[in-house]
Amino acid sequence: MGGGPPSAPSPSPSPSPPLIYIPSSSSSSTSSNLSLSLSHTSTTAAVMGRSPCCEKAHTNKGAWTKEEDERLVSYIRGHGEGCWRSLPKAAGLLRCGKSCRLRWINYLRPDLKRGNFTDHEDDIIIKLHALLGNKWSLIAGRLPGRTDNEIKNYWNTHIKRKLLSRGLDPQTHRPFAAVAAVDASVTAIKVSAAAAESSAEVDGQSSSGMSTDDQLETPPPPPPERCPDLNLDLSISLPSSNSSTNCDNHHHHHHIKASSGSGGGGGVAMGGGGGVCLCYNLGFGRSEGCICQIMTSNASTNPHVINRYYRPLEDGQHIG
DNA sequence: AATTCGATCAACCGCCCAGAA
DNA sequence: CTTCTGGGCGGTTGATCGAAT
Repeated sequence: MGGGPPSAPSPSPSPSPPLIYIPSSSSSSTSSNLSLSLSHTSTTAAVMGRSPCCEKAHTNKGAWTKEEDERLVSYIRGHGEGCWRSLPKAAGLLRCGKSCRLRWINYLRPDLKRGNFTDHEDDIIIKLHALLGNKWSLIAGRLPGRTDNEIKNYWNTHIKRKLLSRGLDPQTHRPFAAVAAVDASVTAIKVSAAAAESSAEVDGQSSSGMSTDDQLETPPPPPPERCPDLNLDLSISLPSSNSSTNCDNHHHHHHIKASSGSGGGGGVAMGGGGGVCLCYNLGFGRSEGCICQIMTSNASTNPHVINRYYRPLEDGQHIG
């Protein structure tokens, strides 16, 4: 990138909140002579050096113009979300469908909350991240009006530093001292294991069964911070559940599928089929009754329900 | 006043998954 | 079962802005 002219047709260069304009609901944009700006075409992608995902030629890139926003909002108001690939053409937009989706979800959706994150939201994000890792869409599902992109940016710009200033590793949510101690012990173990292995080779013996790592009594890393006071119902509210969409909602059933390697760990329970029930980590006690296993048996008939608190194991992942 | 630098965030990309054919 | 297609996600980039020098 870099070479592109600063041609972002920002509707207002004011430093005020990024949401500079929201087309009024009455603007059904009937003007038929909208000339969409092509001035910023291929500024970013050309330099990013990657091939575009969809219809490459004659599509706008870069910042959205007010006219484009109005067209998109107007079209979605009339036809609903979804079918993004065909939407640009139908709406008269020279944009990739993905771009339209992103623009709508992250910026134009009427139910978006704008403004600074509250301390409570901070708290939720941190705790959910400890549990789920970089599953921004999942985290966003717990914060009405916030988008995954927004949370992701907020994490990278604010919360990371916040945790660092507290001496916590943003990925593991553990104190750096503890992380360093674990790393040091792991290193020491590997060194001694290698030494043991080489001596075993000299003796013509091979260790049986357990790996050397298993044989050595590795101090297990401390369990990730659990939040006994936090009862996070991870049912994922459909982002636009209040605004009905035509072919969109069915996708969210797979959001809880695999957490990144960071967070999770202690306090999980096995469900059927080699997955992990998240109920415990989410603060559900026994009295509340984990029904994941029951649901597992019904997964084929109701996949939306089963995936509320249940995620399958990743390859090579074990229940610790 | 001009320049530099860090922070912020909108937008893009490739990859992945689910469902359909 | 395989292939194709559409949609969504997480990671990354770069333009922009404000503060500092």
